[in-house]
Amino acid sequence: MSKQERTKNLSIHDVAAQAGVSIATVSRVINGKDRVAAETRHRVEEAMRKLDFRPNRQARALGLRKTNTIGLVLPDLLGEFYSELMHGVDTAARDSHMNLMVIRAVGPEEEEAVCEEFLGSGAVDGLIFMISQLDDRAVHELARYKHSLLVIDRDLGDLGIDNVLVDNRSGGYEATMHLIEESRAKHLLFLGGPEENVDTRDRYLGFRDAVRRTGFSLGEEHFYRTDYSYENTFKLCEEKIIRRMAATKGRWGVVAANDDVARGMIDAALDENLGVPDRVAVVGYDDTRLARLARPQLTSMRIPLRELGRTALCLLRDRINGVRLEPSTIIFKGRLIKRRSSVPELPAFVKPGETSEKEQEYAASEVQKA
Amino acid sequence: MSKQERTKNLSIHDVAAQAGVSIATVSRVINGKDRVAAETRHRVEEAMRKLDFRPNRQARALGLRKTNTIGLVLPDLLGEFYSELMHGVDTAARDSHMNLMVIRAVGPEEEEAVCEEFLGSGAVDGLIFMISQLDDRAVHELARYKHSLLVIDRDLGDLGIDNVLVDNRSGGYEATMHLIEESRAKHLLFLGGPEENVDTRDRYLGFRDAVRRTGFSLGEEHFYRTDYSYENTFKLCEEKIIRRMAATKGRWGVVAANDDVARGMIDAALDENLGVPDRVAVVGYDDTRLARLARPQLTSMRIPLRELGRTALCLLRDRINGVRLEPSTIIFKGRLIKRRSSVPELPAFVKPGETSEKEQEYAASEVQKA
DNA sequence: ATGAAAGCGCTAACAC
DNA sequence: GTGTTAGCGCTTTCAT
Repeated sequence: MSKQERTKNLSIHDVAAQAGVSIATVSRVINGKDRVAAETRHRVEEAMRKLDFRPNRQARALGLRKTNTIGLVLPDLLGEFYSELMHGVDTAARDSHMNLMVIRAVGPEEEEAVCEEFLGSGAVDGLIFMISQLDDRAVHELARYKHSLLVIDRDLGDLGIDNVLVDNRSGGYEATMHLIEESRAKHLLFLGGPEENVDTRDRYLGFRDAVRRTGFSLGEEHFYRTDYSYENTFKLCEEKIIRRMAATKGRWGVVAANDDVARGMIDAALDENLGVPDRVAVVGYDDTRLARLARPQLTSMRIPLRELGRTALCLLRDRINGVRLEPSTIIFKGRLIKRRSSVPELPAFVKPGETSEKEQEYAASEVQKA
Repeated sequence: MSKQERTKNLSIHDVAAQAGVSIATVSRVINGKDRVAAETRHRVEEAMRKLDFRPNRQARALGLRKTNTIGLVLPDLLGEFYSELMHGVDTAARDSHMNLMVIRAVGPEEEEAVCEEFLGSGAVDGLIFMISQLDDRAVHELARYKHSLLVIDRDLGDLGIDNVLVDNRSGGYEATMHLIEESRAKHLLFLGGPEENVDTRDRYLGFRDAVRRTGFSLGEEHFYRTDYSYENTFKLCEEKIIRRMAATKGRWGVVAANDDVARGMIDAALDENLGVPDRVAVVGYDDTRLARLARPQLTSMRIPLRELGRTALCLLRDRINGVRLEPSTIIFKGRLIKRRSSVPELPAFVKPGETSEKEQEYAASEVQKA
């Protein structure tokens, strides 16, 4: 293997010359699909090895009109949620010999711009979108690229775009039922995220479903919004919520729209000597690492993010490659991981290794659209 | 803006025809550097707009021998550490109009393969490497691509490769001095990561520096290894360490190689009724979110990861573009964020908003290599 | 200031 | 089987 500093880039021509064949033949052995005489193939392979040749990606992509890379568009790169998702996508991408480009985009303008820039220019073969908010105009634009798009966690209806969703409504329902039935909560509270956030809306709908179904009687104020952060939730609770709880008899049940919010609630409660889960039972969402490491450990709705990422990539890959022509929608369900924050009967702390949560496979229900 | 479904891809030729000029002229207005008559330019721009034209990336890259994308090679995508780093790199990339490819690679073989595959094929212009372990052979291979490589957090010496480092030795030193002087620890312990981990080694060296400098007398076993995980640290402490601590008089000071390890130690201590920080003062590393949300809040060495990522990208970008010819090495220092876990005088919990830690700029010292 | 034409490195008809 | 050749869509001399 010659490792001399070469200033000149190698090309298929050099290999052809070295092996005494034409460039077409070299191309054939590189791509492996056309048939080449065994002996010729060996000569070419030998030549490639000798020259330490590596086909140029751009040229390849240009000829094939295919980059073998897909873009993952996220509103943010920070936080466990996105990491997990990215991990799932990356794993599948690597299995499919595709590359992953991460692209940050917030809001309809940026999202649309990303489509134009990356799909319009052929920089990537497809885009997996985690949309922050939805705006009708943006959606309409997206539809232009429907064959190379997949949208996560946002139901786009009948636009013909692939969708991978999380069933937030049933998740909210399940979390709430758990508080009512197992935690025997007498009062309920829902702590949601920002207004535009669709996850919050669906989880809240599930909350309402459970309330209606059980005939639970809700207090006046049973819905507060936060910005999804620990800090602001803490403040909110301290200022407006804790006092109310302290003044009431009977256990409160709180459905938080994510784990940070749940932790904010819990810490605020504990600071005012409201026992968790004795006086306040709390359920979080996403089952981040925080949930296990906190004390009391946090009951939380686990979303199979990695699996979701994997699925998204595989779906998109198949769509792009024409393996599948019709758009499809896959819905993932979460699973409630029950821990001490909502179950007085559980120990305050399950030691690592003695973990009772079994790693089960997540249930995914598939729905083929017409 | 015509939005008819076009099956045919547009090219520079279509624009040229539409504007009644040659493709060379179109290319010129796209690139903006060559001079074009104002009137012609307008006609071309108008044509591009009308056709909703977007130059093809691959073709461009092929012609220019430049992709405008850089790859970030990480051993893992999970965890706050990598998220923060990635965020920093991404921010700078977006500012520089470059794209970010994330690539996972663990161990020398994969790392080398990534170089070959991505740099050798011209898929990216450069690679930012976060090397997991180091192996002489791999390093040698890297040197081949030194002009398009930057290595983070691993001092490569004089290979001519750009380096962005974290001063782990002085970090370990500072953390240890803090335990000795401010926490008034009577016994010291270092809880490190896996054997191959170079961070652990340097932090430990700093620990030793502090011990020597103060003439502190170390017990027999003052160094344990874990796998950097909360769970296993917890077990290790429970089985081997806590008992020893409980049997001794005087406060223990523990330097943990990361926050998870620190939390494992703390929880194990608390479970055995060893007060933190009263009986055991603990300092973590990385200052992850965990540090603030834990109770007691964790003293931790903050590493300016975003800044580090930004710097890495800018450095690499300039090297690639020939703005800078000599390799450079930049060293970042951490900053110890003092919290309750090592300072009995501090409140158990600093409420959000009342945070005493000021967001200061991180100090970075630059060292130009010969 | 603009155009013609020769690459960039590869793929894919189409011939033989 | 293998070679010839015409693209892929853009950049960039080199003329004019």
